[in-house]
Amino acid sequence: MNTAIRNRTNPASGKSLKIGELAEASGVGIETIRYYERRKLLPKPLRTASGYRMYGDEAVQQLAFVRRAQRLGFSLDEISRLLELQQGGGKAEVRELASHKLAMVEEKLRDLQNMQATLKNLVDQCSGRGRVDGCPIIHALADGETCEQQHHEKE
Amino acid sequence: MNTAIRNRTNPASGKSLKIGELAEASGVGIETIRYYERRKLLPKPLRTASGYRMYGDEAVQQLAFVRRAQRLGFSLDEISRLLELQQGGGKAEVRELASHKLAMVEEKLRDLQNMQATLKNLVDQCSGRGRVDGCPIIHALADGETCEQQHHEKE
DNA sequence: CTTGACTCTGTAGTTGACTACGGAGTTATG
DNA sequence: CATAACTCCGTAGTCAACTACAGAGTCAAG
Repeated sequence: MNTAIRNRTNPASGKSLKIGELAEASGVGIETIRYYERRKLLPKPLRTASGYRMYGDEAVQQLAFVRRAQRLGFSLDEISRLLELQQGGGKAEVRELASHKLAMVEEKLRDLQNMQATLKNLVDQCSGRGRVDGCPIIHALADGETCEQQHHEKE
Repeated sequence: MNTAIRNRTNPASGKSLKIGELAEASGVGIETIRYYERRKLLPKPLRTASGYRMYGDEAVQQLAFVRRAQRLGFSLDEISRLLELQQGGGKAEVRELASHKLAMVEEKLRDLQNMQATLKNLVDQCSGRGRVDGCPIIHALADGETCEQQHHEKE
């Protein structure tokens, strides 16, 4: 009920949300929000007289930023970095981070394409009827013929 | 050495390996081998009089099985199951496991393709020169325009 | 005024697949 | 025979990103 809101960081914000409302609005859990605060993914919010966190619109925005970055494959540490860069970095660093991530994603992609091809092959070869004897899937795993894949080192 | 090798499970095995040798030969760590034993991914090996594990060729084979299955994306639990099925299951169960895994892999693949497309896009759009202001990557994360992706639920 | 729902803090547990450690016994080498 | 290298066991720690819990205070509705 609007207890003592002197909004230092966001003087002209429309509504202010309690943690549960922010959680609801953003589709993340309450515990997750507090966790993000500890991890510096969200700024420390203002508090009511009784200590309840009060969030403004910028928190909703930042939380959305975090979730979007996450969907692109960034780790929470990388997201902290992106948030730092957002307020005073260079395009170079941002681009570097993103293109490194792109490279990682593409590597995983190749791995998965490999797996997919092999699995598809094996599944196609297996009738799915009868005892396991002569099962091409088990056979491939046991003797490693139909099962060879390229692998690469990481990082 | 060669202390008391009555090889009950593998009477006609060629050489017998100590854990470090098996590790060396298979390219996995010693601790990992003991861990796999606990997880039932390897059978309990025979022991020398002094309690050292002694492995035969079948252990090398089974360890290779595990690693191959892992490379196809199977979890250790699923691999236990595959090993069970290997000695007395039906092709149906094996095929089911594999095709379910295939489906999972394909789902992840779609996710990654999505990420890749978006990231590639953003990286391409960013000059990488100058201050962060107007950086299309940061902008996309903050405002979520160039950043929309399909997502699907899991399992 | 009393529920019940919400929030606070701090700490601990979860998952999966390892990896490390301590302290003791064993074996190979110079 | 001393020493280094190996092995044993059991337990605990690691990583990431949460998720849960206990015990206490706060707030809105009836």
